[in-house]
Amino acid sequence: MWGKPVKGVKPVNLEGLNPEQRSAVEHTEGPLLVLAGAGSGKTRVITFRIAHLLNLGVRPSQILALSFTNKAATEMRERLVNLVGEPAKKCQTSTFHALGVKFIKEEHEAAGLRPRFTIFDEGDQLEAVRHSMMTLQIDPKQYDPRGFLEQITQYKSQLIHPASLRDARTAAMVYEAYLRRMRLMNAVDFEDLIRLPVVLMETQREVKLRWRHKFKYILVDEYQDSNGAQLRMMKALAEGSGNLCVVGDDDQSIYGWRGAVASNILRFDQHFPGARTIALTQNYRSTNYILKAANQVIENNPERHPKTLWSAHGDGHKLTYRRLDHGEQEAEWVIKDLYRARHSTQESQLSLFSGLKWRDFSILYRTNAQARAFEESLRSLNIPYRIVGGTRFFDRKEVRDAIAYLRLLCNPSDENALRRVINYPQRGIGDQTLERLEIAAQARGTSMWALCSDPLSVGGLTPHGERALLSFAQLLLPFQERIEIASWSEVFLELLETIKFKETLIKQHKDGPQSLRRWANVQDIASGLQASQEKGVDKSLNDYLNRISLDYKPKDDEPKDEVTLMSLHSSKGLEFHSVYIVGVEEGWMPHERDPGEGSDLEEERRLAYVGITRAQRKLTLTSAAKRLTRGKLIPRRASRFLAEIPEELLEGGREGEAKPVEVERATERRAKAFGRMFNALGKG
DNA sequence: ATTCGGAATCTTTTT
DNA sequence: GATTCCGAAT
Repeated sequence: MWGKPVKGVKPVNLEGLNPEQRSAVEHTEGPLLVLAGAGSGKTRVITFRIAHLLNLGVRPSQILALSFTNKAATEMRERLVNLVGEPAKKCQTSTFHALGVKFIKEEHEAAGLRPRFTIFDEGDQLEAVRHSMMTLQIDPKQYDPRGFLEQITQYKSQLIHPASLRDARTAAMVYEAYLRRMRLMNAVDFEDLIRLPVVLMETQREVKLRWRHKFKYILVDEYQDSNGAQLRMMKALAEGSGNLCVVGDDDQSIYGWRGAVASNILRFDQHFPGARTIALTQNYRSTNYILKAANQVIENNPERHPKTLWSAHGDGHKLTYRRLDHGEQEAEWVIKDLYRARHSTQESQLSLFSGLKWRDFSILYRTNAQARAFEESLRSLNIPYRIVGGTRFFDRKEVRDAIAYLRLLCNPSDENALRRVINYPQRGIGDQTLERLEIAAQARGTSMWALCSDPLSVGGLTPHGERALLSFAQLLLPFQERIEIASWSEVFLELLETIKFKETLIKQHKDGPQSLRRWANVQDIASGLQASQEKGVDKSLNDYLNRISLDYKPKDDEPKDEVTLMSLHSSKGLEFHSVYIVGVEEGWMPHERDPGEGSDLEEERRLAYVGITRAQRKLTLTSAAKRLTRGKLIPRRASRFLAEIPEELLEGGREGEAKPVEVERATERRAKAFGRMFNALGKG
């Protein structure tokens, strides 16, 4: 039944796995659900399972491992290569969205798209919604475009078509107009990356036949984060073999707001009949005080698959809760505590905290804006740190502007890009000219870009406008021809030079250092382009643009010794020796969008659970009694989740008046140990 | 058409 | 507190 191991694959030893992990690895045929509690060796199971399959002779190209974030996909691939060697690189390890891009690229004809399509991010989507509302004469002040976009996103991620919307007539109209506009611009959004593959596989026979047998074994990580469309994508892809293995934890489902549906994991055996379920509850990450706190908190959620994490690591340190008077003091206290913990460990090898590096510490918060205060405190103590997430590199204005030029060169139908650059730097093309241009383009069924080279036919333009449009077209046309055949970065820099991009940047920001910083960002794009082309990562400029819309890291930096700051959401899947969860206050945990307006309490609790379970040895929670919000001093109450942690797990109790005791303890221990050593030496 | 200054709004979390 | 938006002046 099985062939020989794939050539070059190292044999794997399954002895080190616990019985549950092992049976998950050895279950190869038919649907399998692995309910993997936090820290239970989830990634280990996935990588060992793939390694096992390769050892059974399954060809790497027939294995598909899907995850939701690039970070997770990369880590999976690295660990796999570590485990079995080079052949593992031929396995498809990818995010859902990256697979979607690949699919749509290969099936662009069936999807009704031209090959060089553009991926729209949220900002572009919002533009498209605004424009759709405009054509429908819906006042954006009366109806918030963001509201429509939110709805459209939900519909798309559950594969609901506008035609089937009976109530919500206005939303359906905007949705329809939005779809038309996206098509016109040869653009897709994030949801389309999942939706289109599903629609194509479900409606077009040839497409289905092409993809159904491509992958014999499919594995999905963080399954609890999947939405309706993703479920149907998995169904369609696994239809041929039926070998779908999903790994997830319903207690860590924190993306409901993005359309993730808990029923995917709770009703897996209904979606995939005959499925086997294996639960992993032994935690290899944390000590038991931390796990008890996590268990107690999550216990308050009524709808869950009941399970209790346990660990063989002993009780460990109690949790510390500290309530500070003011938000600024919170930041200061946390950083000082962190500093002490790090340095007390340097001096003594006897402490529980021996040999800690900066990278062993992490500060987690609910909203990215909270990072700032901690950043300042870290800077003042010269502690190296790294902020994950937040404002993304490719969201910066100057970067978007520069990228928009590239987008327009690749996809002339990308009207968002056109509008962004046509008058930046200023060329005297204002709203009037633009409006005429649009009307003419609509009437003739052509793109605004195409008409720029023939402004006479637009009609109703001022001579000045006509000249401006023509010179804009003449400016870009030569670059459009050259960019695919020459060096991307060279052509790009030359283009920026021609349009005096840098000068414009400097003129806008009188303050020198900031405009230089911005220009450096733009130069980073150039080096990114060059690196991509040299290494052959992307076959075309459009591939590069599509890739960076999904994976926004400007460059992959080697791991440094830095404290990590990030949102609770981005912390999922990670672990740190010592974790600080800050701002543990009502309004943030649980988060309230508008005061008084409730939030999804259970999801918020799961988020707290995710945060708690990141800690391996030490967990510290902090809150402030008042803090400066939007320039006003606001009183704050401690989070209700804090009350769900039993008092005996908290060092010094719930009042939070505890001193940072571990420092004193370490000192005491050290003194005693030295005393013993001294005595022993004296006697000997 | 562009520029400048005051006002409004923002902040959830991410591919 | 900071960014973006909007309207009036040039």
